Amino acid sequence: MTADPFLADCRARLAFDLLANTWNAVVVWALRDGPCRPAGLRRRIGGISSKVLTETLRRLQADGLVERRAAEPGRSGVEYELTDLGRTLLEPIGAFGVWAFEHGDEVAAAREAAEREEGAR
Amino acid sequence: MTADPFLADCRARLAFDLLANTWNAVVVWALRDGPCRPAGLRRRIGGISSKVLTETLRRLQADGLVERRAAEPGRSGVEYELTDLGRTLLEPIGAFGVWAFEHGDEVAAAREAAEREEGAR
DNA sequence: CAGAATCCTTTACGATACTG
DNA sequence: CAGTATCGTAAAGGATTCTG
Repeated sequence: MTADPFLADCRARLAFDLLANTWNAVVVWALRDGPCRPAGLRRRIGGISSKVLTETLRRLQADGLVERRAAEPGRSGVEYELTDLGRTLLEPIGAFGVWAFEHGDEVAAAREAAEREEGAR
Repeated sequence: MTADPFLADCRARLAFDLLANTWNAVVVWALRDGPCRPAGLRRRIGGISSKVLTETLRRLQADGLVERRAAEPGRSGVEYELTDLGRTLLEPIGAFGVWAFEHGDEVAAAREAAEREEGAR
């Protein structure tokens, strides 16, 4: 048995790394309906601080997934929007959403059972 | 604009949190072909220490995605295998794999461009 | 070979306060 | 309102060593 060719491909690891933090996927998903301002994003997402939102958006910008620009003419502030590349991520992320609805409860149940067992030890 | 109903669903966040670390998705993927022993997993994955692999497997076990048992009769050691629940994750994870092949280069290019710009600053 | 025990470094995340 | 600056904590990851 040798190294997995798929996992050896650095692009695959890159994709996994994109999701390997708490907020990237969440923020991309929160932008799926179109441009949004930071305050709006924070309301949508819930539980994310201004600082962490900014950091996440910078990361996504650097990866070419999100664009920052001045808000629509006549409105103050800025807007963030998914790039074309960023929008291609919506499909796989959505697949996880579907998975969550179908199997999230099972994971939660397993986790609680494991914790009970842990507590009984 | 109010909180996103999808993101407010704790199951959705749970799904994202499952992937919110470096190794969970990688290890699940490495187990897609069937039972495997830790040493085999380490070879397949590459770059993961024994300690981190064990931690990851424990996490996945607690979430009901992976099962641990003695290796096949006649062989020493232990084996890990995806549970039925764990196997349901292969589809969405695979979707990311496809995405990586199609768009990984674009992300890498964007990242490099951003770093060059960063360096020029 | 499986994996637990240590030790260490880094960073992600969170809370808060502050600036233009 | 957007974003930065600080500070603090917790956790993840890595390297190494040791044991059954």
